[in-house]
Amino acid sequence: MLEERRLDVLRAIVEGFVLTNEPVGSRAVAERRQLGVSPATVRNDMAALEEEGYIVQPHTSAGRVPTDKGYRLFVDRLSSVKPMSVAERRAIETFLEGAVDLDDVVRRSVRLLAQLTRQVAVVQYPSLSRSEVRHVEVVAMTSTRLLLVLITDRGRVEQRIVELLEPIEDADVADLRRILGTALHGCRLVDVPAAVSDLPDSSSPHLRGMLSALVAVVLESLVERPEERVALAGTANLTRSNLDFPHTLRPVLEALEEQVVLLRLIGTPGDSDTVTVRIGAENDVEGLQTTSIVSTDYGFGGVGVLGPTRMDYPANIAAVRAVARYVGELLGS
Amino acid sequence: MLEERRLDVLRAIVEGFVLTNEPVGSRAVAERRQLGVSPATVRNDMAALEEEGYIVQPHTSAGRVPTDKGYRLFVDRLSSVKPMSVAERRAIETFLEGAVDLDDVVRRSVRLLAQLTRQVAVVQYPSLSRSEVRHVEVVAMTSTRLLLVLITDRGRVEQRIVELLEPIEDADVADLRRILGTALHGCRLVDVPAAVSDLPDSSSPHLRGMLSALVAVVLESLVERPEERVALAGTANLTRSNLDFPHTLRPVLEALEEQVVLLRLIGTPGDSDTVTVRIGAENDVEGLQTTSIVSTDYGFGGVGVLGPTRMDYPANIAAVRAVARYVGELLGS
DNA sequence: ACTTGGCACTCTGGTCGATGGAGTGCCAGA
DNA sequence: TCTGGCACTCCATCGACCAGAGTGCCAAGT
Repeated sequence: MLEERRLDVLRAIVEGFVLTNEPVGSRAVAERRQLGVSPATVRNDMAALEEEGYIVQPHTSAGRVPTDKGYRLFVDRLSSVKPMSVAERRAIETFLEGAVDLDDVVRRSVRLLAQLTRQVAVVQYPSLSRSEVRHVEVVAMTSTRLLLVLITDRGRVEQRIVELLEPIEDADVADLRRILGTALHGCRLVDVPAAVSDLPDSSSPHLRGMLSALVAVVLESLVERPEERVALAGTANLTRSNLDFPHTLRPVLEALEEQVVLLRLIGTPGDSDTVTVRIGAENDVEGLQTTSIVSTDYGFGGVGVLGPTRMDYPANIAAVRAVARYVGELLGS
Repeated sequence: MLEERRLDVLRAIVEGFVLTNEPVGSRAVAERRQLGVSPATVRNDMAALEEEGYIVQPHTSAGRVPTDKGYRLFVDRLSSVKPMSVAERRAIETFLEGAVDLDDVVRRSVRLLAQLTRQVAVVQYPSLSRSEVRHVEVVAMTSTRLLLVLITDRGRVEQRIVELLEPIEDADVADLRRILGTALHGCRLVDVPAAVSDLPDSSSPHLRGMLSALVAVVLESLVERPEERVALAGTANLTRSNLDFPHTLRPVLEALEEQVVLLRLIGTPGDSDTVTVRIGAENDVEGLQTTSIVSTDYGFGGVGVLGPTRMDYPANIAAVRAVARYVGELLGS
């Protein structure tokens, strides 16, 4: 009963602050929600909420602002995901429909998500660990430099340059291509290391050196360096309200340039259908402690949006989930 | 004689303003350069320079600030390119040395350039029009969806998804691969359209439909849509001095997200060794009229930096040129 | 014909103080 | 347990004011 109303007050504060970007006072709360109580009553609740650390006042005699802890409670217990409008769903569909290839799907998704949420959007390029090798290509660029290309059944293409110690003949290139091709064709990427590790030993002596160089690169490119990349869009949204990032914009932009950081942010969830929300300081990344991240997994990588902690969580959660679902379908088929 | 000194005054104003980000007054000019004249004399010159539109004063009784026209004159006639230090050259070399593939070269270059200039850096992914087809691959992803991959001798890989109207057999996929392969192998990209245009007609009837779909995609991907992409780095540098972009940061970030816009900015020069400088309003792109762009061509695409018109042109020109040269060498070999 | 010192003028940016308003905390009463 | 009332605090705004920087112009010097 009384507990219930307190939460209502918190909800009103969060919603109000997200809307107006100004500390919200007791009167506003009392009027906004039809609680049927007076501002004075609300004030008592507010004092309690502040005591427990859910809200703070920027200065004495200002309204209240949610803390990270307050947002957390709001997200966990007080909000219901805003269903997307039919128009929005259609927009997503038609926007993603036109993609010409796999990378294009990703690029369109980020832009879409950024537009939808008016935040910064991040989408991971599909991770390739679950897919199979469809084709291996070895191309001589110069006599001592080979290009190794792996094509997977998901349409992903990986490429690496291999430097050789001594010049190579065209015929040998063809041999290498054949050997690697038969060894890897149809092989799942996770199984590749086992498939190639003893290739050099079982081949003709004069290819051995080059083959082991290639094998080393294959191993490195698939295992040690997963080469996970992300696409980014909507950074301009960070400047929407100068009040959110008075002088903290700098570190945020810096963090966004670190692919590795972004991967850690949206990469972890693992489970589709579960949307992860990281609020403010929950986020241990340097420079992103005034931001929140809403992310999930679309089956082959992460998707998410990043914005000020003062964001519309229900809407963003819905958008991220919807986009993830469509992208997952599109890539899974 | 007197003309000469006036230019000296302009030079001092530009250099001073770039350095301090504050309007520079007559005293500062007189002291900075050893002109051996008094502030009063400088004031006369300044009045003339203002009359001619090279400088303005933000408010009556403030110092002077260069106009776009002033910067233009400075760049054209008053500055000499700052040679890069040995340490910097070494840094460039070692930084680019470690690249593992072609895309990596590009990604490293942008970051390097952004760091070197402390501006926003843009590097175009190598354009493929001059290279030859090394290999064509056709992979069936589902029974009605094919992935077409073109590998060029420069190590560039292009991929496209092709939707078919009816299901296709594995054997037919192999046929398609063979047909396209023989037709395109060794073909220069510019000549590809001619090589493929009449393939469908000269092949067995039941492949015709699919083949023409593939051909259409090949043509589209190579001709109509050059798929020129760019890499971007250093956006955080835009926030370095909040004074440069008080409330204009927004449109700049927005413009930077438009690949097409960026391409137009750094793509045009065409000539290596010629560094193009676009200053402020010379730049017709919406939102970038308070920025300057220094760009050149590295042989297979554009390189450039973007920053406030108040930038260190000599240093940036040197950096862009140096990076372009190294990247050009690296990719040309 | 230039250059220079002097001088009056203008504009900005910062500081100070007063004021109004919003919002709170607390208390006493319903 | 809720409510109205009241005193209090703090912020934001405004006007006034002042110091400083820089200019434009003029008259004198070279």
